[in-house]
Amino acid sequence: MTSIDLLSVMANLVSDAVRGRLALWNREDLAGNIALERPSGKGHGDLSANIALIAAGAAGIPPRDAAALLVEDLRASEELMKLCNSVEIAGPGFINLFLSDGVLSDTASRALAEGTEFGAGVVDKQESILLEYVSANPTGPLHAGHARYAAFGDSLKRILVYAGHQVTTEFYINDYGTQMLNFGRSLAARYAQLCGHEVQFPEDGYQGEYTVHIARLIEQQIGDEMIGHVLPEPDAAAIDFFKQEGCRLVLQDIRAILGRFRVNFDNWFLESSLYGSGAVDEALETLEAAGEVETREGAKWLLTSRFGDDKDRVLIRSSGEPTYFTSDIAYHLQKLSRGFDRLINIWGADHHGYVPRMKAAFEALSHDPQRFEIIIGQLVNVIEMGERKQMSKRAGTMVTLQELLDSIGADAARFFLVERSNDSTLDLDLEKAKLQSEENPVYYVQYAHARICSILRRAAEEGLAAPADTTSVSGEPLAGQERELIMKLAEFPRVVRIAAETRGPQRITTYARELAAVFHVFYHNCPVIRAEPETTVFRLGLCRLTRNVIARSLDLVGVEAPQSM
RNA sequence: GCGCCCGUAGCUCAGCUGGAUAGAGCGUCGGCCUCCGGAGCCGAAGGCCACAGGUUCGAAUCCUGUCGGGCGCGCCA
Repeated sequence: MTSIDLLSVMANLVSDAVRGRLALWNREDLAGNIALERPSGKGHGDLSANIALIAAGAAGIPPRDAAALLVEDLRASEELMKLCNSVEIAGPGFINLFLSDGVLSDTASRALAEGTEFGAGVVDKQESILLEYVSANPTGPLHAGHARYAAFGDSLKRILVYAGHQVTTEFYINDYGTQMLNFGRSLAARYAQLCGHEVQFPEDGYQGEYTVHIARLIEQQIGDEMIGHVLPEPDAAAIDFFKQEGCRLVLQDIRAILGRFRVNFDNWFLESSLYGSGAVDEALETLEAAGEVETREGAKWLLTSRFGDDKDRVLIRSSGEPTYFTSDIAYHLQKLSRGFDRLINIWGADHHGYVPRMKAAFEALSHDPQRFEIIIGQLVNVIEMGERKQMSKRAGTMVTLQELLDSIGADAARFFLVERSNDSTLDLDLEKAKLQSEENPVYYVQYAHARICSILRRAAEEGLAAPADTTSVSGEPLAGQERELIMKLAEFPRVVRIAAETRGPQRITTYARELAAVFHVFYHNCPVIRAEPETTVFRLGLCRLTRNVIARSLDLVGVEAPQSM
């Protein structure tokens, strides 16, 4: 069942009414594509159509003349005119619709009847999607950069699911390769230090204080049992041991902290498992069979430049070791084999140069690169003492997700991070964030929700029941603030659809703020409990509906909707 | 040098599959609690939407170029 969507209903009626005229002008194609918008200024009605402006060229007449003809068609449509008080031409040729009170209260009534599912299932075509995000080296705690992608990815998942897609989320754990060996060496060095030995710290090692903490946990388990393997230089067994233990402890921590951030993954996928299962070798064979691999200078190259990449890329080093690229191809082949319609990856901007080669690999294997979508999230910088620093685990300069949660909490952190478009870089000053958290817009929205809950509680105490599935009409004309509120509520299905289509969770936060604002205005102008009995019932219905939509909006970005605060 | 992203109010940012007078929060100034939650509401000030061309009825939005900032350009991941 699809959700009641006033904007689509009206667009369809307009479309039917003008189709014949558009056909005369040889622009029947426009009929399927009528865009009704909320006009900006006052006095322009409730909905506005720009169809005359677009079609005027084809009609060979001035836009306002085209509008006049189209308005005749609209006025001839009984079905449409039942819902409109009037249809007018304004400005350069806009056609403005003034909706009747009846269609507005009816829309509210139907939306309310849908309960908490209003706006759900709005996509045209349902897809099964694998959404991979955060995906980090398990070499340290998650920082604010990961927090951004976590908040974005989890919100996107919620939105896509609500919009009607089937979504599986996955965290890819890069537990293989040189960075992990580096991590193992760093821990071995910390361990030796904890055991009272002076050792040289690896040159590119992980400097952060957290490595001491992890080494201490390991030391508490095993005492100085490993010290023989660590001095004077850690041997292979020691590096492997510390790598494994470190990975285990870090992942434990990552899972816990993501849980606190309300981010839960369906799957955790170990890169190392691709080696164990032979998937990496298979991927290489598949690429070779496709005839896209060449051996040069002792290494095997994938000829990605044939598919738009800047240059060819190494699959197998001259040492015989596969590169990260090869295992990543294996991973994505594995994803495809699980039968998803679409793969979506969220990557940090520092990996964007990697996009063309992965797309090229898809094409080399004759897979449609359209099915493989990569969303780039711009970076997060830490501001300390007015100085910008980049998040770096190796240098140890970072604000961790844990610090973020401890200082401002999950609600403010998620709202703060998701509000910004993923295309913009984000500066994070923790001290400022603490201050800002008190004025965080999330509270503005939550406050509206709590306020409505309070009204509904009060109404119940006074024996006034909010209607559960209908909004009865008082017979009085709707107040301006009621119309504004209903129109804003009616936008919700479209907002969900656009947020899903454009992969833009910030559409939801923006909408939630707008809705809260419209509600606050309604509240200050339209008494609910102290109104005439019939009006009270109607407004209680609007309150319930608004509460449902605010709660759902907040849920779509993983923020709680408190009953009181 | 080449590629990707960004440049909108004093600050932080929405809006960018083209629409009418460009929005919000914070900050500044001035109002509103005998009345359903003042974490709220109302009002004021504040903008050549980086710049220059182009596309068209119409451009913050699309195209080209310039300037400024971020990121990337490994047989690292």
